[in-house]
Amino acid sequence: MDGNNFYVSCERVFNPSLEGKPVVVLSNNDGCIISRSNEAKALGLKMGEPVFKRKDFIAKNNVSVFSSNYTLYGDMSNRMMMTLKTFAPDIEVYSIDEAFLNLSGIQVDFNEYAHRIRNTIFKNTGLPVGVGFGQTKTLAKIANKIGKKQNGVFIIDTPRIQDWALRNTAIEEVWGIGRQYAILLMKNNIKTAYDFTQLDTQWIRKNMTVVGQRIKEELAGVSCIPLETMAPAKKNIATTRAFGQKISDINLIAEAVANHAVRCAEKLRQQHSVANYLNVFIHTDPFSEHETYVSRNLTLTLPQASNSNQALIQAALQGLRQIYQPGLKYKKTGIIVSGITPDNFVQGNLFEGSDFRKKELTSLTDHINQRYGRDKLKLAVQGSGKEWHLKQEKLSPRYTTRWTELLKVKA
DNA sequence: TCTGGGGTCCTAGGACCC
DNA sequence: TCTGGGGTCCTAGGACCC
Repeated sequence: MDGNNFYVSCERVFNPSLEGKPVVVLSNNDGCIISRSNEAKALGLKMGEPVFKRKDFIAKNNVSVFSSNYTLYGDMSNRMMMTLKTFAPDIEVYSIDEAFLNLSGIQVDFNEYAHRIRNTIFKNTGLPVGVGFGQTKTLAKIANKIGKKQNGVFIIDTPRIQDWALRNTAIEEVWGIGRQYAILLMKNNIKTAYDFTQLDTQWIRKNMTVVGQRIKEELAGVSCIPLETMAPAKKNIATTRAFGQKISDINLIAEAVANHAVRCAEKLRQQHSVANYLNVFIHTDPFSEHETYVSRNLTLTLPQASNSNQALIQAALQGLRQIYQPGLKYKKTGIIVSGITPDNFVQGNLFEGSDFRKKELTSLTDHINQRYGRDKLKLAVQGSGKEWHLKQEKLSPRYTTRWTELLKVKA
């Protein structure tokens, strides 16, 4: 199952006047186009296109533009997945708008069931989705894609249909075939998914590693990519943002860095992990034509594996001070934590005390912030964020998660 | 004549996904 | 003026061990 033009569809649920019209949603900082309605696609607006390049075109064609509202999309996604979970015992939530359902052993009319899934999700959330059935994840993705061009549903349930589907799927449409592999395959006259299944396995292995070999098997109906019903703990966690405007002042950058460190710490606590390493990076505008691009980063080993706000901030700022060069106009900074292990088994440090007091403090502030809103309680170094925070000029309300932003209806 | 055999760990780089 | 933010996996090569 996957959502149609997911972010745009989320906006439309609360703003039905957008139906049938060109709509786009932008990336953070209102930079690039990352979700498009069918009408916007038909106008020729491209995925990932910088929006400033098409500003006049967008105005002339009355395209509605939205900043990305991840609070809203995340909540709508949860609602969608909750409905979906009533349709199969095993489900893998693969991304914000995609999930795999395991229906093996379930005796149903697949076509009827697929439509029932679509209709129920639409009724419960207002979101349009597509459903595809296949013997493997890769085949299900292909079925889903074909379904989008029809009535939202496609079932691959016989060898004849499978053969037809593979012959009618361009090689670059196949899950796991990206730009580089597509170029390589085109050079070798492989144009469709079907052509790929006819390739010599040794050639695939040599040129595309075992990953390519799995794709071949999956296309033939042999499952090689298992369903992951439990999301494994993340091995890296990052929080990175471009600034709304370029910044030189280290104190302002430090505010951003401190906030990113806190977000990373929160993400670690959410999955009950601690990190051993912290990487902090900073760079100038990579697109600037008159300034040379400067990018620096540093990885620090934490004195003790941690997920506390203070410990991560301390390391992050220490790193920042080492890589910061005065006089440059910076555009982006970020934190990446790694060396992640479960938080119930932290190796002690002979030279550091235990950080149980930090733990107490953190769990208290987490509780308060959960109840009264993010960053209600924070460290002074996190600052106000006015100078560096995101550009979000077209942000819609958080309709489903804030009382103050509820949809108002005039009767 | 002509220098063993079997391992692990780490990292960088390249590919991919949403 | 102006270009996002997350992630994963695989492989080769180098360093090391006994």
